[in-house]
Amino acid sequence: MTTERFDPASADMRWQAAWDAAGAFVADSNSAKPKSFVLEMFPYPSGRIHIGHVRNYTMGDVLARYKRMTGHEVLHPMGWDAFGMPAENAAMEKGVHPGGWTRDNIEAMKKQLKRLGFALDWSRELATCEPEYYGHEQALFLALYEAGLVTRKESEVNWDPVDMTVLANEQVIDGRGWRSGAPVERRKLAQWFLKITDFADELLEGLGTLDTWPDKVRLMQENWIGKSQGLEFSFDLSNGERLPVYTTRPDTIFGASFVAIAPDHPLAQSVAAQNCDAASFIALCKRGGTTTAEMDTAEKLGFDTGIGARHPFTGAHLPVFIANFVLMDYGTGAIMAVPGHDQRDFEFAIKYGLAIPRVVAASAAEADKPFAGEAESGDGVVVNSDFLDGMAVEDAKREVISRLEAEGRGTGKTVWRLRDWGVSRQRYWGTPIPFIHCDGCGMVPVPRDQLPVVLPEDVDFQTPGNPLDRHPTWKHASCPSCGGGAVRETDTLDTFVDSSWYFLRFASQPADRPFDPAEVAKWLPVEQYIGGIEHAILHLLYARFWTRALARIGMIEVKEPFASLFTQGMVTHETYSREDGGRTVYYAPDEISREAERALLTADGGAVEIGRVVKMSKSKKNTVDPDTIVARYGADAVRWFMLSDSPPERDLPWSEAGIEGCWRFVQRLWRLFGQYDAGTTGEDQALTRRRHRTVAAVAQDVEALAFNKAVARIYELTSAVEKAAPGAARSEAIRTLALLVAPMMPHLAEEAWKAMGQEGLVSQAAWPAVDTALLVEDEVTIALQHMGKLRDTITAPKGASKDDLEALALANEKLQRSIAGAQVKKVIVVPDRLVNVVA
RNA sequence: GCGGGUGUGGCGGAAUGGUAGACGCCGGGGACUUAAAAUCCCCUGAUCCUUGAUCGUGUGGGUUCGAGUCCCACCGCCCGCACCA
Repeated sequence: MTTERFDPASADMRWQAAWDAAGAFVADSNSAKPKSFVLEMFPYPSGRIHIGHVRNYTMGDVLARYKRMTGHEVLHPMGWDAFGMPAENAAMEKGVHPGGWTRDNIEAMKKQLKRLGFALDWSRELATCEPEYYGHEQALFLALYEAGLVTRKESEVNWDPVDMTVLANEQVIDGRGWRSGAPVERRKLAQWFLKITDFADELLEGLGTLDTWPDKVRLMQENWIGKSQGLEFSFDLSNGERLPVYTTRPDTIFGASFVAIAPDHPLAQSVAAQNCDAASFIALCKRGGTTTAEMDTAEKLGFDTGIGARHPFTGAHLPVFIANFVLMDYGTGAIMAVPGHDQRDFEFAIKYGLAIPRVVAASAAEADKPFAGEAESGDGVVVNSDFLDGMAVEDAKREVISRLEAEGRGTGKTVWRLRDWGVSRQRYWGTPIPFIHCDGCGMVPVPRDQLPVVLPEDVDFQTPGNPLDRHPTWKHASCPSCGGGAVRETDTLDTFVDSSWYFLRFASQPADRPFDPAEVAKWLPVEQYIGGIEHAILHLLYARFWTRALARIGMIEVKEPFASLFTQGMVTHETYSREDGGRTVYYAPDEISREAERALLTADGGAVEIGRVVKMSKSKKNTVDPDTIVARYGADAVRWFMLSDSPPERDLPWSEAGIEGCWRFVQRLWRLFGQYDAGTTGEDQALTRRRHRTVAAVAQDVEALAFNKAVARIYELTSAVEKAAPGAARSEAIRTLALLVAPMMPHLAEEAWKAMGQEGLVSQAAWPAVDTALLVEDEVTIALQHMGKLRDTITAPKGASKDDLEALALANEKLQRSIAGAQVKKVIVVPDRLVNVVA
């Protein structure tokens, strides 16, 4: 057998070709095996795979390969989330067409993925930017429209008044447009919405069935949906009108010291019509972007309308303010403000010198306790509140609601934080929304037989704004209803729509419809979905909604697309920088020679500062290029590194030393594989036990996606095998190691498998069987403690009785010395674990 | 600001309320070699009065025979906040 080094440069390509030739990873819909759909979030084709992708896809790949080895028919596909802004930016900056740029990127990235040896079914590849995909999306959109799940309404966008264009939140930097630098304004536009709010209850309920999703994701979605029970009631206003408000804290109604309305509330608008100060205040509120983070951190500002609101119980006169922190989208767009028990109201009251009454306290005795510089939103007992005094918060809520309901002045009401999903984008590179505006007939859907509405190729990116809107011919169409002249909708769909059903298209790709329901029924739900935590809310909620919407209109049966979810951490790297004239200049890892304590710039030999370990980004230059690394170490060492050390849900710090270590382990395993000898005999019971234990542990770890632990087990077995005497048990352990690492280091495993003279591809071999009888230990280590402190350890037969363990412990010399004549009060014995003497 | 995470040796991390630091990296010492690379072996939390003991899991409290793990308060960092994907 060869003693040469494992050479990934030749082996990787050879085995990738062998898998292709065997069609090893093509999913067979007609298979009788149990199915397993393993999916990683598909990438945006930015041009290069980054190391975060490598980590994501390596995890999915290990699981997919493992599932295949354990007898599953695996669907493990790959596609491209190919619409989006970067393609338009490239078009503006480099004068290339978004389509050409995107397709080139896809080709380059596909090559990179192949180079890593992922067990993907490339026959099902899709790209969302092709009419073969987005045409079906248009059909689905129309189906939702027919079901009444699509609406149009006004909503605010970030408007750049200089470039005369809509900006994405990301394009608003410190309240200014990223190109023009002009202060951004909020502007209302008629837009398309999907009625996700119709599914709020269902989406919330459904979380309960997703018990293998991370709790944190379910909690985030629950809070995002934000179901709250509250009270809607109306204030009588001094101008004779009534103002409905919504509150989730009716128990604090006696603490209301003012009323606040959103700047775009109808009442605010009517005040502004007669008062130019009010109008200019509202205009001031329109400044800045649309994000809630921005709204929440902005200074609280208000305008006193001069109108008074009559408190429903006390009759007190409360001033009505227009306030920038009140949202028109939530509740009624008007609130009763209780500064003592809401932080936003508190800040506002301080600024405008309004009363801050206390109506909730820890106890009745603290009814007049002053506030410590902030609102108290916690639980307690109601005080200073007439008939509510002494009640618990929850009881007081019910009491206020029932009183106002009895008087016919208000109603208990459930309100959701979740808003309808605005899917309109005023951009070119997206799925055209299949509608036509006709002056006579209104908004008319494009007939199915005219789909897809294809994006025009001849577009101009030299002017800001939507190229579809100023295209000379594309938007002119005849009305499908009356045949008269009409214009196409020039908004395109949010790219989150594209990613809300791609997993259905992976199940089957008929040309004449979005998917084959029978194939969807066969493959869905996805057994394991893997992606970044940054998608915890939006993408995952939208995909859940879209799936449920299609189920409601009878197109599919499945309601939850992802049976199990895993959110992996980022890949990070330390940064290298120098201060240069007050500016920080960053250097890339390959410009640096790294020593134990310091880092030097290769170009001039001078020292650079080693900065914090942060997410890899172009701006900090702390990226590593997968191609370079794979070329140097081979795919397997890189894959192994991606799985080692860090728990997959946490960040993984990239390091040269780490990848070097993985490279050494690849070679170490290769040497060990070379020692396989099918002909030897001789037993080694301890090694055999260890082998079975490792197989069981690795299987358990891989199924739990605890790859770092699986890796540690493999290291342990490797060391044990190296130390073991030659014999049949050792050879069998070596053969087993090849199977254990096959999902992780498939090229090395194939090469070894062949060298050992085994049949077929290791990728298609069966996972080694475990003899559970060999998993049980007959001896265990018992910790001996005195007052919880370790004094000695002893070995005892597994399952020894409590009395036996206690006797063994009390006879132990070290423990006796520690107790040293003190009175033994109690002895705690945990069988197979420890004995703790309390003395 | 709001919501959700996270914090353990020089580093990444392991540990059903029960022996803290498995496994890997770095570092130190040794073997092999003309030499280097590669490889192999040993050591490697801190402190001290070093056959042993004390301290030690972001900080401060608490519950428990026993806390990295449970509870309360705080601090740092990370993710999301609806037009980045």
